[in-house]
Amino acid sequence: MVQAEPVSIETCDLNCFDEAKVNRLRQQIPDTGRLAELFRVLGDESRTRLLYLLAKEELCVCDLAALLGTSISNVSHHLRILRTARLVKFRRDGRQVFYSIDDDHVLHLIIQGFEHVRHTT
Amino acid sequence: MVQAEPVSIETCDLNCFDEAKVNRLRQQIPDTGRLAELFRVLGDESRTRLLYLLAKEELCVCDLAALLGTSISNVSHHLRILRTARLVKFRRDGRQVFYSIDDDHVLHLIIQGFEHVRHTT
DNA sequence: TGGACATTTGAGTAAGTGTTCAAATAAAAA
DNA sequence: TTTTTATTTGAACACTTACTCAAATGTCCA
Repeated sequence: MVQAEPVSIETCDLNCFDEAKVNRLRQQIPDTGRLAELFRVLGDESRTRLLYLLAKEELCVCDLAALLGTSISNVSHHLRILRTARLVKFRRDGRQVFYSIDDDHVLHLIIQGFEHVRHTT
Repeated sequence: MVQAEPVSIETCDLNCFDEAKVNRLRQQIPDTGRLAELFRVLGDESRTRLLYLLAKEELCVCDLAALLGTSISNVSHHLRILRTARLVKFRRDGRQVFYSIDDDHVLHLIIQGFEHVRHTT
């Protein structure tokens, strides 16, 4: 007569999972929502290139578009995503808008990411 | 009469980009394809949770499904993606398949990612 | 062997994402 | 002011992706 637990694990009732182990580990799962979102923002080649360039020096939207070989509009959309994620900051100078890396933490993430893909064939 | 350069930058011809700067920087852009792909794999909450758990200890598919509160099939699909990206390895023991982290590099990436989201409000 | 269990795989679908185009701001020049 | 330049924004589209269900493997036990 075991049924309708408050916690929703109905999906796996008939299977082999180790209940004690699962209960112990479940409490240790942190909130990975913001972590996954950070990686999701980084998980686009246009944006990794933008961040790589902005890590080198401050650049305006137009230069970035030329460097990526795509339209200004497209770059602007990507920059908005990076801005929302607090990965880049910007300043206005006349008609131009200059972007740069907001946080060195991200830079280390990217460098470490590069190291990883370099070490794995 | 400057037109039709071999390099394709037609998109920004009428705009303000600094040609010298752009030409200098363009050569420095590395291949970010595999880097972006790595981040794309990490950019899903189910997969970050799986990696977090597998970093703690080896676990079978069924335990992982119970821990994430989703179906075995769903977890198996995600594990395949992690396997393809060489982020997890597995071994068969009878009917069960046990997964674990393949590379400590990834673990450091995740830890550093956590630090970043913790430092940014 | 046949049946039960653990996992994988493939198809289908709904939701999300990157790019493009056109229109809208913002700021300087005429 | 009107015009030109630099960037942003919104809508539309094609494409990708995560999840679900059903069927297929692979393995153990009777």
